[in-house]
Amino acid sequence: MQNFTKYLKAKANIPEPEFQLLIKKVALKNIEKGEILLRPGEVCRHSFFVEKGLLRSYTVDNSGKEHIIQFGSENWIVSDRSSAFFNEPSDLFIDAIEDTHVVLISSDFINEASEISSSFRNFNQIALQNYIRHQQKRINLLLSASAETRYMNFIKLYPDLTLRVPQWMIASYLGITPESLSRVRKELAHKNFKPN
Amino acid sequence: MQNFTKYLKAKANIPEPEFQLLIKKVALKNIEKGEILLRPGEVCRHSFFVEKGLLRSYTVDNSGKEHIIQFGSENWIVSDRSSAFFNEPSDLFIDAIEDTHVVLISSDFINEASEISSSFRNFNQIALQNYIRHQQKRINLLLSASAETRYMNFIKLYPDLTLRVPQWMIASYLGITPESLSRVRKELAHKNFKPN
DNA sequence: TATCATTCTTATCATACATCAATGCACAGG
DNA sequence: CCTGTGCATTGATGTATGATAAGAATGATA
Repeated sequence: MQNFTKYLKAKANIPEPEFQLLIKKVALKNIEKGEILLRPGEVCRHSFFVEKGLLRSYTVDNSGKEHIIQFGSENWIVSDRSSAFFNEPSDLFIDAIEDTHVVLISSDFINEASEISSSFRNFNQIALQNYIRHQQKRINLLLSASAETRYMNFIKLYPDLTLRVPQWMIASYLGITPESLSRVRKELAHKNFKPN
Repeated sequence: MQNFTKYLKAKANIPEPEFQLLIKKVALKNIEKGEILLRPGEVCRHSFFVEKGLLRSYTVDNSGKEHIIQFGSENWIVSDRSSAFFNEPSDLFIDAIEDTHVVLISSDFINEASEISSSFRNFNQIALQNYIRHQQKRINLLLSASAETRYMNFIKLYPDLTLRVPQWMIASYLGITPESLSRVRKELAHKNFKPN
């Protein structure tokens, strides 16, 4: 709960009494590694703020392959925003890569906080815009960049995740196979040892 | 201007007097085919509502290749949302595929409308969430689907654009070369003539 | 320590897509 | 009417990445 309150206080300037009321609306939950929090077909009723641990969201295509949409470690929110906002069935899985401690944020919480505090509204707005910017960059990379470039970009962006997440999941996030990622890494290692 | 006012009235329920004040804040502009509305490095000062015509936004990578981010025909808004919102330099081009008639929407307009009308705030919120959902789908397709699947998806989603936009631009939107798209189309034609 | 599962690597071959080059159109402007 | 320009198609060839299968390496559990 600590991280969440700190996070919320830093981002949205909500008067203390209202804050205390609001904070009662969220719940805590401990998730075991591998536990599934959301399945395709379900409506995403909560966003998950990660206090400690690591979550991921992903799709599974017809041939059974997983495609990772998002990782979320400490102080990140993992959710199917569209499903939660529009109250429509998700097509994502969300599960835990590590044992994880999350704060459950309901749509109610967001709505009430928005009513109470224009500062929260503002924060929420910024969060959405940030997310859009992030997605934009990812689309552009997928359109324009090679596997190698995308991997280097990933490392730069998420150095911590690069260590905590198994390689095959990084491959899935990048849109390539684990074998390909292995090759890319080999290449990069060579390049670094003999820079021309 | 007609489409825009109709659009705005349909989406956001703004009282008539305020509406008349607001509407004075937007400007009209005629764009010739090929004219550039935004360049990388510039801050995106306006969102462009397309009254009539067709715009596109795209990036150009190091090797000079274009990658189309978005098309916008009648009643669509084309913009670099991140650049406009955060007041930071864009890395997109926006230009006109056809002679186009646009409404210029400034950030001021959006801010004022948000202050005046909670209905407008709500509409804006929905628009953002729609955009996120759309981007999500695109990312998922780029991660998981073949060129053929992505093309079929494009046709289904934008049947009108499929006719108005040159093929090489569709290819660029899909993340493949024009040659590849041509081959995909040939394949599809065969399949349709001889369904097994 | 021995055992077992999971992950990562390596090797081979297969395939989707890119690249390069040539040709055929259509259409616009002289 | 010719000619240039842009776009779509086609073929030949190349390359990055996928598929499959088999080891290594790592790490958990007994």
